[in-house]
Amino acid sequence: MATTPTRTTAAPPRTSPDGGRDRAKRADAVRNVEAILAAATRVLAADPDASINEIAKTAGVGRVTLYGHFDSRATLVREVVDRAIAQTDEALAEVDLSGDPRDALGRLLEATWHLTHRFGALVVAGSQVLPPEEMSRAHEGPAQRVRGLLERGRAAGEFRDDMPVDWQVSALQAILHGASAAVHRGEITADEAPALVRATTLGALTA
Amino acid sequence: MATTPTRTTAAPPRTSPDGGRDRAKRADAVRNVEAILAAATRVLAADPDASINEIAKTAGVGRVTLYGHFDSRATLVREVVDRAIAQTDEALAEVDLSGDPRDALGRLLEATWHLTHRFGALVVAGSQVLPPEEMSRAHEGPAQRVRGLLERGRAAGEFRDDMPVDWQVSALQAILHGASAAVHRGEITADEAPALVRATTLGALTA
DNA sequence: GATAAACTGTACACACCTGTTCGAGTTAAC
DNA sequence: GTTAACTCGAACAGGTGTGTACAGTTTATC
Repeated sequence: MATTPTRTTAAPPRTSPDGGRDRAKRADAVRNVEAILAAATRVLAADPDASINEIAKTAGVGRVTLYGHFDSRATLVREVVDRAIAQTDEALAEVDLSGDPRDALGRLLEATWHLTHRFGALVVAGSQVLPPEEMSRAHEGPAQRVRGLLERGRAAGEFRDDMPVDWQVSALQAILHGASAAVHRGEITADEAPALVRATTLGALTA
Repeated sequence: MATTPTRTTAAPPRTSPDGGRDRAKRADAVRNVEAILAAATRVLAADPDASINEIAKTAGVGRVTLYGHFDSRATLVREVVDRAIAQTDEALAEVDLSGDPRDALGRLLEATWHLTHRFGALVVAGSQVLPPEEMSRAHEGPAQRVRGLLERGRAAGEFRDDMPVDWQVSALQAILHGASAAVHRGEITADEAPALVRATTLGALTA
């Protein structure tokens, strides 16, 4: 075997900014944690009342193993929600909000749609376990982005301004969730959803 | 004693087209059944996972008494949902759908809003207990009414017809539920909701 | 290949919800 | 005022979910 040259760069991640473990986590442990989080995200997005047992089984892991990585159900849910928030922020940060407000909103809706559809009922699971203000904080980031764009569009005379901005944000989110539900019901396909969401939302925001 | 003249007309309601009880229900029993149904409607509309205990307590009745009137949780939920459906059908049947489609839709939305806001998450409680087709049947009636009106408006060139009617119905319902949620969140008041719903929905349906 | 970390299934304690039974107390109806 | 219907609380059985403890086995790591 080639004596593994320069393995220093590939050193196992310390990954402990606070805990200060002197031993790196084992590879399979990391893999399992990842599988659990992924499974929890998928399962909870479909059924916010799913049990730990279902999540563990979906992740291909024993229930006890799951508890080895997460103190409680609440801890797991919090972790999943935090990840979803981070993923959401990251995806939305990449959206170009400049230029024509209507076009910008179309791009923002396209990105938001995918997130809404993927995370589905996860927000429900979160609000059942986490304190309310923690959940509102989760929605605040994306909402702020939308609100900013709407305000710019209203000032430019592109969007109607005869109703509260906050309501317009709520209506927009409602349409997104409605579309996700419609897809799950088989009423429309996931492919055509973005266009329908965009057309409907733009109509609702235009005088 | 005055030999109880002509009591035939004021006879206690037989109320048994099928069961065939030979004895009329006692007054307090009727009162309690009513209180339970009302409490269940209110509680389940707010929290579809509410326990029988909560419902009984809200109704001011012992848990055992509740089970004396309803075989199981499922029976109670079914009864509540059936009542809501009947109430909905009745209220919507009174709406005048003739004349200008936009005006007619405004009237229909006004009526639907109150029902949506009152019954809230009751549909969730129903779909957890009742077979899916029974739930879809519940939504089908009102949806049919909306769809008919939309189709008439599309034919008249008043509503945009570049998207499926079913999607428009879904979007309309989504906006209604979104408004209800916004009221519960304190974002808007119940008073201003109808106007916002009407303006937003009409905008969404207009090219 | 030795070691320690991690995984597994089983089993237990605890809590909550559902549905039922029982006996005793209330109350509407005749 | 008698009777039967109704209500009540307590208590039980069965089910499910959560979280913990234990002992044996696998497996990554050195």
